[in-house]
Amino acid sequence: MATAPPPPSDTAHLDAQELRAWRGLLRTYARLTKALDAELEAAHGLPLSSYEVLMLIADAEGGQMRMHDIASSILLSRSGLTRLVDRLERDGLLCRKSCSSDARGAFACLTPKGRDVLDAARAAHLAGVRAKFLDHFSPAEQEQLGGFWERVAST
Amino acid sequence: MATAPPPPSDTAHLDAQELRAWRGLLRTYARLTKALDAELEAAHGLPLSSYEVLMLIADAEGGQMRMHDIASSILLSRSGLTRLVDRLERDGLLCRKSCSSDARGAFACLTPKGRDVLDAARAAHLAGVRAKFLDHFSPAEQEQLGGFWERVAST
DNA sequence: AAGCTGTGGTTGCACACGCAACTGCTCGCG
DNA sequence: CGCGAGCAGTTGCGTGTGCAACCACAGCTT
Repeated sequence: MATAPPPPSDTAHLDAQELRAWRGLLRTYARLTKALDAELEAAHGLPLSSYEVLMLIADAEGGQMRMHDIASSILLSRSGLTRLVDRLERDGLLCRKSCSSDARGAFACLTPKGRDVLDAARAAHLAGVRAKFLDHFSPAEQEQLGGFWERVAST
Repeated sequence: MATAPPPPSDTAHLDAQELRAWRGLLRTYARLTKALDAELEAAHGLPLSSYEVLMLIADAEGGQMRMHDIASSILLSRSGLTRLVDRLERDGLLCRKSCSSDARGAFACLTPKGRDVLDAARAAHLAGVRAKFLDHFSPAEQEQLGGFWERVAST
């Protein structure tokens, strides 16, 4: 049984400007990720989620990263990441390494092939991100957007 | 890390401000939709995608809408929408109606129960959207965000 | 040292989604 | 009139993901 929470009751609708700000986010995200994912997949056979993982690891210290840290960085469940890393390992793009200081842990680190694939994909993908998103904003606006996200994230 | 004047044509990396603007979007979207979906699901047993469909139909002329139009509005594949509507119909929240002017088409329209559930969910959900997102912005900033999305969508 | 609680990672299962193939219908064109 | 092209919607199949249960280990507490 749904118990109605005590709402500020006469706010049953978003006004036009709220709607634009909110639904715009939803649509923009959906459109951009679909387009970029398709682009990446077509050009390098690499889904966006795999790309994110490879790039995260490549930019990490020592070219390796703990599973848990990867998962929380890209907001993926641990099981989801396990499977994703399974696929990347099967494709020879990265490999698991056990952690000497904590036997529970596992590192994921890039193989040479993984680094090659990533390097090939990175330029094209970043160009896509710029063309489809960043180029629509001035440097000042980009800075402002960054501040917006930080504000939202802070709660 | 001082941002030297790197030519925006450095294709291999995003600079710090580009990164903040871009990854902020990804993370914000992921965090927000997960939180709002969980909230909605817990309070009214309604996933976010179902809510979107119900609301779209409720706000449409005559309380009904063609399948194709729904799908394109929420950027879902047609097959995905078929299954989603299957679930909603099974749960008694909406029903299919054949289209008299085009025998290929089908309308989805709310049942009384669907409208009740939606009305109950709407206030709580909108409050969540405001609390988690909109309230972080002044009216002027909301307006600006709306303009941003429009700019990105225009390509 | 033994036990207990919490954490890192993997597995079983269910589910939502996309793609491609299919059905049934509409519409235009010869 | 009939035929072919194309669209609306559904179905079969494969896949990516989350949740919950599980195992192995770390770090306390006693």
